[in-house]
Amino acid sequence: MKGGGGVLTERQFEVVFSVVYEYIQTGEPAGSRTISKKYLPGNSPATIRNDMADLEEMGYFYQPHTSAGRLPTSRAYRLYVDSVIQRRRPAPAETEMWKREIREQKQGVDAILTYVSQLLGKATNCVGVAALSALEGIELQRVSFVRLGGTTVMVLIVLEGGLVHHANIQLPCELSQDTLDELGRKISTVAAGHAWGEVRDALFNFVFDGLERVWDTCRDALTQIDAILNKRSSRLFVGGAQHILNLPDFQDIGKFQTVLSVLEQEQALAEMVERYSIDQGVSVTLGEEISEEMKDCSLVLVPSQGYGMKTILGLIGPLRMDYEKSISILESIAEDLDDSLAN
Amino acid sequence: MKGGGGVLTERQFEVVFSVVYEYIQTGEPAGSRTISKKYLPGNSPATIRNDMADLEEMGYFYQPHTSAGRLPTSRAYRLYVDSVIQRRRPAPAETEMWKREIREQKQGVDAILTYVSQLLGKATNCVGVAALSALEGIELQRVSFVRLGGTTVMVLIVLEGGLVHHANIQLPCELSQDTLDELGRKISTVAAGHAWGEVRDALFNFVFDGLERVWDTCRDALTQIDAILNKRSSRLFVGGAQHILNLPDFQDIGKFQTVLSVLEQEQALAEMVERYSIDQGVSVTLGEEISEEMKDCSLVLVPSQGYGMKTILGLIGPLRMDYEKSISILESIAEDLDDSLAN
DNA sequence: CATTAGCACTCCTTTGAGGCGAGTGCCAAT
DNA sequence: ATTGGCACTCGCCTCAAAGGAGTGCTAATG
Repeated sequence: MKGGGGVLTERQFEVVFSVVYEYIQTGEPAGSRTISKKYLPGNSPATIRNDMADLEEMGYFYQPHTSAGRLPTSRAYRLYVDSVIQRRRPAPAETEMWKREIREQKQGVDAILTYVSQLLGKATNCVGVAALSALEGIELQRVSFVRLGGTTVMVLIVLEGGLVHHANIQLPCELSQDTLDELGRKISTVAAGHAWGEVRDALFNFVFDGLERVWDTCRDALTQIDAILNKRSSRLFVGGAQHILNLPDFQDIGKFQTVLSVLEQEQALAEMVERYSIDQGVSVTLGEEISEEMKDCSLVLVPSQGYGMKTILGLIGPLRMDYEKSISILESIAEDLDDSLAN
Repeated sequence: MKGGGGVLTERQFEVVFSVVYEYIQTGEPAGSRTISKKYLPGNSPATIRNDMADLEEMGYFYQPHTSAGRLPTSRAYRLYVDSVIQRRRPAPAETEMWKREIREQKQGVDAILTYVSQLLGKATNCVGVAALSALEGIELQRVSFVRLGGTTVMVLIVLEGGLVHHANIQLPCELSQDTLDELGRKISTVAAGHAWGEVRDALFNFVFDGLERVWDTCRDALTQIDAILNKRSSRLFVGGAQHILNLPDFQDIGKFQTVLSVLEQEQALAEMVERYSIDQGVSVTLGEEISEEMKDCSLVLVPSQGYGMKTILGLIGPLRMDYEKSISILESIAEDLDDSLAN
């Protein structure tokens, strides 16, 4: 065999690629005859068979039973996906329609992201995910405090795009609502129109006129706001889960149930999305690379930072996903989202 | 045949009840022999058969094929459920544990209701639903406004229990952030500690010192807040959807897919919950009584108004639900929720 | 007249054998 | 190194037969 030591010959690569492609298209194990006829007509089935046997030994394929065709292993998927990612992809035909539909969502970032996650699901037959992360990079509009009783205070943070974030904090000493209002007003005056990251230091050094007496408490409040805004991936939108039931891969109830239970763990899901996304461009994470639970799924993510907001869009679908199509849809919708957020 | 004109004899009722019960327990069509032996040992299978034939004619049963047992129609379910609702139900054994677990959720009403909906799902193998409605009855803590630009203003309403509600409104004329702050402060002063319903009229007649110049605009803001708080069922929590896949009834992917698509329509679902719940006590709505889409499901709801908040807890499950168990679990958890909200 | 035992009949479900076909592995020829 | 040929494997489909649960009907019974 050629290409020992893990390096594949040109033809071997073509065989792997074709088998994965064929399997993605048909859902059936691919045989040597089919590959020869459809993808490598210059080579006879016997030649392909020999390569396939070698490639199986190298861990790219496996057979569900002796007399069946080959199925790709995750190693084969990895090779395929890496190759697909590098190619140029045509933009999907529906781009214009999506752009228009996304633009029509006017009721704030929440609504847009909910809509986008559902749209992703519908368009790809996968589960759509939209995560909003790194809140500290988004422009602030307003910070205010509501006294809930004792030293418990609710912090309300309004961010650019109508995004509202709230959390309860404990202050070291009790402040009146008037004092809290004053503090909120002063913070807002300094911070409005800037990202938290930009004004954090300034605020910590800021002398709040009239609040010197409670300086420590104010600092404490700022520290806690800092913690809230630094918490990553704080908003997650999931949509279109019903569509993956259209796929033959999830006819098996057990598999789908696993996915569903993952989807309900918002926190864990958010961390997963955060962990596997890369700074720029599409990332694909396959089955076992994610976790035992997700072994039948793959996770396609693309980050985008339009308009000061760092969002991550993603798909959760079967390993046997049409990566080419899914990735181009995902990229296209990510772009539409950026456009939409920018107005 | 006895009991013509739609009135059932005692025994006929028993037969209907037993068939439904047996079907709920086993998931199999019930035959005359089984019913005779297990539920009506004083009567021979032949007698039961005669009754069954009559009852089938009356629309209580149908047969999947000639030589199979009987299955209940929705008419039979209705009879069964109405009878079950009236009986006394034993409290489930896990009550204490649930109460403790619900109490441990400290992070506000949102978190409690999310948790409760998931708990409901897990405990009953149905989809758990928790709706928070009639916000106008909940005590207000704070109202404030954030200027988003032009005449667009965000209203932030903080309710008792750390519930935050926000919406964007359009005002007839532009106000500065300072003016908006002043308005928010004045409204809050009047309204804090009261339900909107109590102070609505007072607020409309209130003269906002220093804001006379923008009196009309203030009134408009109040009107819009009124609309926001009157919108029914404004928060909905759904949880535990994965559990209904444990049930044999949802092994059919198509059925589950329908349910899932209903669950993703938050608005429609909220209206459904609102419409079918009754003022007091458990209500059960069956399949076709709800909608064509939900023909294989039943909806069990129980309202509770502890602590000024009107909540509705519910289950969405198969028609072949163990109503006795589900209802007692639902009632028990509703009670635990009330307790938990009251502290 | 309601109830019951007996019995023929229906129809679904399971089981097993046989044939088909897709696909492989290996060998010998090119 | 590549290819054609060939025997072999194994899942899947079909078909017929057997099995069984349940019914409807009829005639007997208290």
